[in-house]
Amino acid sequence: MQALEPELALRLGMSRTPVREALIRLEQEGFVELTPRRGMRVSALSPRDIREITEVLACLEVEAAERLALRRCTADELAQFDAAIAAMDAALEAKDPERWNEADYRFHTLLIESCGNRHLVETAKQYLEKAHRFRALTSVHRAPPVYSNVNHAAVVEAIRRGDPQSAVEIHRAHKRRWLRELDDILRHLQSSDDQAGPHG
Amino acid sequence: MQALEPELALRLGMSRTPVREALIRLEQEGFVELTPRRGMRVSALSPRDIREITEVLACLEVEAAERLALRRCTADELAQFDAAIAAMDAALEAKDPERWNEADYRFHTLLIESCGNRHLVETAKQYLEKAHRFRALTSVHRAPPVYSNVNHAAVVEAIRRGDPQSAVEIHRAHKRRWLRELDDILRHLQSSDDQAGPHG
DNA sequence: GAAGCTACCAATGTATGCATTGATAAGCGT
DNA sequence: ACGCTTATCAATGCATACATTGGTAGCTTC
Repeated sequence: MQALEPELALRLGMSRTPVREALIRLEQEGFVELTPRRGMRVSALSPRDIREITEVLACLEVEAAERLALRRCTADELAQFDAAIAAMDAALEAKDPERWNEADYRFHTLLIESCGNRHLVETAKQYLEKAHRFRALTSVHRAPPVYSNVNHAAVVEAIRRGDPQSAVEIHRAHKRRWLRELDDILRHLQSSDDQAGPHG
Repeated sequence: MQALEPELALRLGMSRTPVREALIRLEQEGFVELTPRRGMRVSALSPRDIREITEVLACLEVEAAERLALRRCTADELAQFDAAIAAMDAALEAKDPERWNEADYRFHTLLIESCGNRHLVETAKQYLEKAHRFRALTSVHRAPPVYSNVNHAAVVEAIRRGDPQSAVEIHRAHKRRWLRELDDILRHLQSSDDQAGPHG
């Protein structure tokens, strides 16, 4: 999927200038790649990219969880976490991966956004956004994510009782397991559509 | 320090368009703030920003250190680390904070860049860049950073013998200590120039 | 004298035009 | 026929021009 500046401007019914500015922003955020005379394309996420993004996000989320547990969050926040987890449970029961993904996304957004470090929030949200782009891809190849649900619940439990140590440990272990699973999935995808190239 | 688009374009001897594009990039990277009709200013780093940036950077660097220790880096890389630390030691001996900062920056850049996760590299380098903007500020108020040197050396040692556990522990402990010290410095700065506002 | 309204103006956002550049392809030489 | 050279042309980067918007200052009124 390739596109050129003038072409895109035409399609959007605006001049090149605002298109160009938008593309600069998108490039900075890592969503498109601009190659001077070869046009632009939405960044293809190679298996390596997926791995790397997941890793960074994991690291930031663990930090967020720790900070959350340290600062004893409000009852309202905790209720929101509980709600997200309940939604995940329901979706799992109903075997509805669509809804599960949505609830999972909400959970992670909550975790990130309530950590209190605005810079961490901004960065982590960008990574979450990117991670979300291949969630759908992986969810198909994935066993029902029962572990995710119980782990998320356990993390919230640790946060609730203000136990950063446990929050970090649980979330980190969970992410490690997920990374291993991800590697399996990626290997699988890679061998099944070898010359198909990276996934955008 | 305020500036307007046309003014800046005039000063740089170019038209508004490229200036504008550059500003968009800088805004995305968080180096300037654009407020529609009030002009632009280089982002003021409040004490809170400094704290937050340091925290995120710490978290990313710990991850980098772990990955480095896991992957057994080359002799050449290790030599570069050693060189940077030697430079830090020399600068400390010579009581030359300028050179110490430079060597410290080199060390952290090395640590980040050789971690093997390109996304982590990009993100961490942006934070390091920002952190560097207030290094000079803090170094004046800071005791001679002997701990930094021995800690950095210890981290490299752990990396050399492929011991991720220790690398993480050491770096994390060091960062924790540094964050405490930073808080003291920030409190001090805040009380000493109260109405001066944030530091850009 | 102060508060609200209006008119003006400058900065922004967008559009268009021009120069440069490099990619493609046609022509030439071997 | 294959490779190299060169010419063309379109995309990019920059400059300029225009429309819109919001801020400010001056005026009016209470």
